[in-house]
Order: sequence, then structure tokens, then C-alpha cells
Amino acid sequence: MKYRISENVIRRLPRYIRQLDVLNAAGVEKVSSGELSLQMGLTASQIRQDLNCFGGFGQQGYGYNIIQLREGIANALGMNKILSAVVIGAGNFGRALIANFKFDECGAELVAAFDVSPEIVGTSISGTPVYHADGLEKYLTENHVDVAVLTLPQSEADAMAELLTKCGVKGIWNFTGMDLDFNDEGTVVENVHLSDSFITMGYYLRCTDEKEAK
Amino acid sequence: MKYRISENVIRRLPRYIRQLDVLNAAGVEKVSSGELSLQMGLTASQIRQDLNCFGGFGQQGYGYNIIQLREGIANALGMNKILSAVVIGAGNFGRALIANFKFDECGAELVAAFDVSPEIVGTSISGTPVYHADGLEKYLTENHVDVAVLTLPQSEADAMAELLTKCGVKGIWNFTGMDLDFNDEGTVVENVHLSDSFITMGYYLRCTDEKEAK
DNA sequence: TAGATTGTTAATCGATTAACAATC
DNA sequence: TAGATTGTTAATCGATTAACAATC
Repeated sequence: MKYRISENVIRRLPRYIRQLDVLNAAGVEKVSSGELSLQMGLTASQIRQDLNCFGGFGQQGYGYNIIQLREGIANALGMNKILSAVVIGAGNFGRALIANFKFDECGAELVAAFDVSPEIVGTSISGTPVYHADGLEKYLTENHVDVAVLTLPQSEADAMAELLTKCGVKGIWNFTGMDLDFNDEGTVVENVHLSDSFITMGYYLRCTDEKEAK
Repeated sequence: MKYRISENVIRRLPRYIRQLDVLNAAGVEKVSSGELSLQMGLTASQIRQDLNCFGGFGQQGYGYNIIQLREGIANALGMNKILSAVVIGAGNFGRALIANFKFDECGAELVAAFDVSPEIVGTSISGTPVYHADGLEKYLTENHVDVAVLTLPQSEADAMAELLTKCGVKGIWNFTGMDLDFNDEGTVVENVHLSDSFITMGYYLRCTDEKEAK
């Protein structure tokens, strides 16, 4: 870590990892910033700048070794330090994440889910036990949990966020559709707004249509 | 539309809409850029710049009328022109979107879902009929579909994307976790990478921890 | 009118791109 | 060595912020 790395750079790092994984799976061993730039739609300059925020992953005249670079970026992101995670709210969306989201590929381990519905409390989803939300506080004091995935109704989001921070949860992956802001605390909140994503797509889509209509 | 509006601005517009909805629900009638800036963690300057990409929504000495501004932004985003959408792949994730995603609040209407699993083909999920994927091409030629929500395995993503563009689908909301790039076509692709979001959160989380450890 | 707040221009800041010397 | 490509500095570009005149 040189000095402050901009959020733009950080948010590009997972993309590099994905592309490197694709190349690696294809049996490629090395890649140059020029090649990567074509594959990813970035400039070679930007790629070299980004990667140099961390350290000399490359080698002049050769390029970047894919496995080494992949590992370097993952380390820079801290992905080698596994985070424990719980899902709170096992509705449609929560269950989809439990069943399909690759926590392990993101440097995390899903250890439990919590809900209030008697139909699923006590069951397990894809190997993850579902406990009653009443026992959450006790669970959090007895087990170290880094991240909570919030997939419950907005009406309960604020109270839950408070409980979580109180119990030492340091990250909230927030799917409630309602921004949670803890500006001055040590809690990291990642607000996911799928609707924003859809609406933005709609905007560009309608733009394109207009252009074509002319 | 003045000239080219930057993507940064466009991606902030849905956030404004959300905040305005919160204020409106609370019975508030007007808001100033200064108030909004505090609520949203932006600068008042930036808010005024953003809103002026479109037109004089505000009134000097008064601020912005919430309902009017809300409508103005929605119009700028084209949300009044309803898009028809289909979900392709009704696995856990697809079903969660069908059941829970508010297409109508995003200027769209979900008209059908497609899958191959005999257990769900022929059923309907939250009022959305699920058809067999074999009939997709025919369906698309007979019904105008603007947007396809892609929630199927990566292995099928490329072929499906090709079919969709061939049949005139203009937007792909891509949840496959694999980037689809149609640089030089009229198709708009919005790649959603939940893993990128999680990994980024993890990075900031671990940073915070390190700082606190000192 | 006086006060408030916008719309808009100018200044600053940061991010991206270009260039090139270092070096494998 | 000659060629390729990085690491890094300098130049450019765009986005954010500050300032203030216009005006409700």
C-alpha cells in the first residue's frame, strides 16, 4: 500500500482477477498490459498505473505472469484473510445468495443464516444452517462474525444494523434497497441497489433507441 | 439533454430518486441542494450541477419541489416509457428477481420467464408465466421485448446473448457473472457482479480492522 | 424589500492518458 | 544485443468544488 489508493482503482481490481481467471483457465501463462487492455476495454496505461499501486508484479520486456499477478491482486485486496459471514433474512433473495453465491471465491465463509419463518428455521439450505433470528445476538457474542448479508424488509433494516454493529459485525452487505449510513463508525456498509443498475441500463437503452430512430 | 451527460451523473440520478421518494413519503414538499447534500453525502454544488444537466428544476430562493424534481429526473432517465422484460433462467436467483424485484418501479414490466426445468415450466411465479426456453425465439418474434434478465449458467450465456440480440432484444441485464461485451452493437449490456461488490467491501473492511489494530 | 437559494462560470483537484527511460 | 514491455514521470482531460451574480 503506497499511499491512499482511490476507490476507482479498488473497484477495478476484482475485474482484473476475473479476467486473469479466464486467461488462466484457458491455459495462458503471461499477459501484457497491452493485451489486457484489449480484452478489458481499458487503456494499457491505466492498467499499469493500477497494478503499480501495489508493487512490481510485472517484468519489463515480458509482461505479467498470470498466476503471480492474480495472487498479488488477491493479496492486495486481503482476500487471503477469510471473513466469516451470516445471511440475515432467508427470503427468496437470501436463499438465492445462500445457495448460489460463491462466498469462498470472495474470501469469505458463510457460517449461518437467520430468519423468523417457522417453515425454514431449523432447516439447512445448501449446507448452511438456518437459525431463528431471536438467537442472533447470542450467536454473535459466541461466534466471531465479520460480515452480515442483509436481505430482510426495509422496516427492520435500521434496528438490525444497530444490533449488528453493537455485536461487533464490521461489514454489512446491504440488499434492503435502503441506504444505511454509518459515516463516522468503524462499520463498512456496501449498499447494493439492483434497481439503480436496472434504471441506468434503461436510460442507455432508450438513448440507443432514439439514436437509431433518427 | 444538453450535450453528453457523464456516466457518473447518470448513475447518481437513481439515488436522487430514492432520496426524494423517502422525503416525499415523509410528507416533505421541498428541499434545497444544501439539505439534500447533508442527507446524501454529496456537495450542494455537485447536486446543483447534476440537476442542471437537464433543466431548471429548481427555483431561486426556494429550492426544489420534491414531486416535480422526482418527475423531472424520472423523465430524464426515460422511465415513463415502459420497457417489457423477460427473465431467462428461473433458478434461485431468477426466481428471487421474479418474485421480489420491483420492475414496475424501474420503468419496466416483467412479461414472462423462460427455463428448461420441467418442474417449473408451465407454472407461474408471482403471476409471471414460466415458458420453456425452446419457445423463446418464437416468443421474441411475436412479442416485443426490450430487456432480457440473464440468470442462467455461464456456459449458456454467450449463445443466449447472441440469440437475444438477433431477435431484437436491446438490453441485457446480465447476472451470469461473466462479462458480455458488444462494443460496437446497438445492444446495451449491464453486467452485474455481486462478487465484485462483496470483494470491495471486504477490502475496506480489512483496512478498517488494520487501522483499529494499531 | 431582504433573505435564500438556484443556475452557472471559474478554479481546483484528481484520474486518465501519453511518453519515455529503465531493464528484462 | 535487439525487441518488448514495464514502471514512472509529465501532460491532459474531466469531474468536483467554490464562488457569485441572477432571481424568486
